[in-house]
Amino acid sequence: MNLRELSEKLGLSQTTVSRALNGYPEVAEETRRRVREAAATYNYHPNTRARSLATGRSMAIGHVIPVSKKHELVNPIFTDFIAGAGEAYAAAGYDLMLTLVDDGSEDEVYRDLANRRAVDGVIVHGPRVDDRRIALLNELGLPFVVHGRASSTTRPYSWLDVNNRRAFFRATSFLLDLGHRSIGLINGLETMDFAMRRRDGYLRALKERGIAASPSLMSHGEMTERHGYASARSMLTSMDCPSAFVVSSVISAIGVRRAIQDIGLTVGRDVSIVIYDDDLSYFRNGGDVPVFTAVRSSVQDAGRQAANILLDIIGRTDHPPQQTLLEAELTVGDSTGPLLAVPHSPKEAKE
Amino acid sequence: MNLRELSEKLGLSQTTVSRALNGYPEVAEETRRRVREAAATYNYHPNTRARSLATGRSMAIGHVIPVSKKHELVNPIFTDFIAGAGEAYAAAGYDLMLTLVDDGSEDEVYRDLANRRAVDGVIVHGPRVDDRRIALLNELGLPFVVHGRASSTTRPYSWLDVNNRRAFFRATSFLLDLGHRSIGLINGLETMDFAMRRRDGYLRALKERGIAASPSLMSHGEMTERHGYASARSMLTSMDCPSAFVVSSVISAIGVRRAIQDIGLTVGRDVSIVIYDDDLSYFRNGGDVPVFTAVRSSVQDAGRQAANILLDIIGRTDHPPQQTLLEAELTVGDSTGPLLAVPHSPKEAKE
DNA sequence: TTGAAAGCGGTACCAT
DNA sequence: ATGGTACCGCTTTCAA
Repeated sequence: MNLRELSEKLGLSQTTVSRALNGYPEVAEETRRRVREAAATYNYHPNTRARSLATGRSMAIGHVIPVSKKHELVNPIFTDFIAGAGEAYAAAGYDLMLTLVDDGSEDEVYRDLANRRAVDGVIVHGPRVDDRRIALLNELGLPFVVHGRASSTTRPYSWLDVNNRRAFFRATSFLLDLGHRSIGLINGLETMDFAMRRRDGYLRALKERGIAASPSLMSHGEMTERHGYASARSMLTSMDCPSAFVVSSVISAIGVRRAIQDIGLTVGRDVSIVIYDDDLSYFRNGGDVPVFTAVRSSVQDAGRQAANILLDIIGRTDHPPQQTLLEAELTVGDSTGPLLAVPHSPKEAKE
Repeated sequence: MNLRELSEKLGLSQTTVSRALNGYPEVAEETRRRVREAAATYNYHPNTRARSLATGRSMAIGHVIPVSKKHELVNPIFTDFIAGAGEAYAAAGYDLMLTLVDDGSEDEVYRDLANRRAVDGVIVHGPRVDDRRIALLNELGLPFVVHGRASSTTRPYSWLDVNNRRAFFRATSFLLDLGHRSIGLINGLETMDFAMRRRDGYLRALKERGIAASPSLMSHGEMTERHGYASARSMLTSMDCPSAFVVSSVISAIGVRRAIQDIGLTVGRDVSIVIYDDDLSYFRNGGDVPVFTAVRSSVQDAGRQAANILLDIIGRTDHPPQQTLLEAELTVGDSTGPLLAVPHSPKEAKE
């Protein structure tokens, strides 16, 4: 059933039927009622393609996820973010178009999306410190919102990010408050913007207390269990053996815990851990990971917010860039207690 | 730049330009060369919407992911599956349209997708034992491939599934071979088709050895750390305390390990664990989870396969249902050794 | 080998 | 308040 057929059934013009269905005010209420009824009866649904060809808007938003073949797999955090965003799109009548692309050939994908008029806007995921995509999208004139930030970019653009620097500053300060003086940082890939900010926060906290940062106590890599294990083990067996760790992601933290145990130490007695993760929900454990964690309320929520910002930008004629900074919360998990203990032998006395 | 503009630049008709670009044989080679060149120069890309309106094919595939709000979050396995599928679509010039939907209102989404002609086909994720979606899609005439199976369906349909029954039969048999007689099953949600099959495999292995299954040794629920912990703990403190576990998903297994440790037992000495998971990659640990695992090569690969089956079905005029059963592999992780030990005190003597 | 023109299924301007 | 009609950008007969 298409518009023409429906209008013929009703003895009305396509114009009137279209107006009635799309809520135009000039249609008589009685007519609108009849049209709506008939549309329901005949199960009429406007063809998205035809509509978007006529309006010039594609009614779809693109999400481009970078997947680095060389490294490990897709970051599960995207899933929840997209779930939240998808909800916002559905509510606004937009479709969500997903593209997974190799780290290298991202430009092409954005260009293609823009050229084909396949989407009305995009969400940029996983920005690197030095990310060309933002300049490209500006050049292409394709509305976008970045999930995260790209520090190198000078012109203002829209983004939504968690305050990584502050979260790691607080996490590190927390351990310093407990008397720790040698704190290892297990971080994400150095090229990622968020990892850079996290390290900044860690370094600032150390500096504030006049503690020199040791390069051997900072590790960057994919946030995997393996990386957590290898990094922690190497630090624990090095000379400036840390009494505590600040860890990016619960997954890495599992490796860290394993390393600590392997060495014969006990988490919470000999070594303390503070984990930061954007969200624990993808870990599907309902929040009772037995460690101290800094979590933002929900990545799904962030996705929803980012989507609404983008829809807002698309809707307006002028595109004022919108920046949203989400604060991380420092929360204690259910079985956290013992893990917060001071180390058995602090390297330095408290001041 | 659109087709009309390009054809004007070239002094040719839209028809010829279109034909040249789409590889029709009747175009002179010289003309085709000129057209291709001009298209590249002016960066011409056909508008997807217009093309699909004209052809009747939307050149997009839908993936509908069920997300149960009441329960926990999105299963990360979907991400990898979709990554693989996305690759196949990209190669074939198709877009991937993602819809996340509440467990309840799935019918509506499929109906909508079909009515709007938004996609040429769909992949069905997370089938339940008694799933209405397959009947619905048949009724709608929308081509589809199911990732998994729905046991209640009688008419043949296309699916791609891992041999869950066999994997659990083998995992359980493996423990039985080691002398275990009381084996706990930590499974997924009972409503899910895959969980039912896994239980079947477990039960069959027990039956084959003449061992009676105990309901208290079977637990069904969301595959979370919490569920693994709670189930294992309750079994370990019950009367028929198991000496081994067969666990669905690495995430649950983490909970199981924690429960074992909490009780003061040692994994690999007092209690053995065999984990099954479709893929360990989403756990991002490079395969060295320190447990015995049954893994299929790659969920990404499965996604790619399913996508190609669907594209094949869409391409043909007749739609012969295709069924693909992937065998699970039983693989030993890097640091697996000690975990395979027999229990310190088998409940029953070996026969 | 090339071109004119009629769709595809809507929207939106201009009349009435 | 309703209808006629010219697009939107591409594909695909049918003619030449």
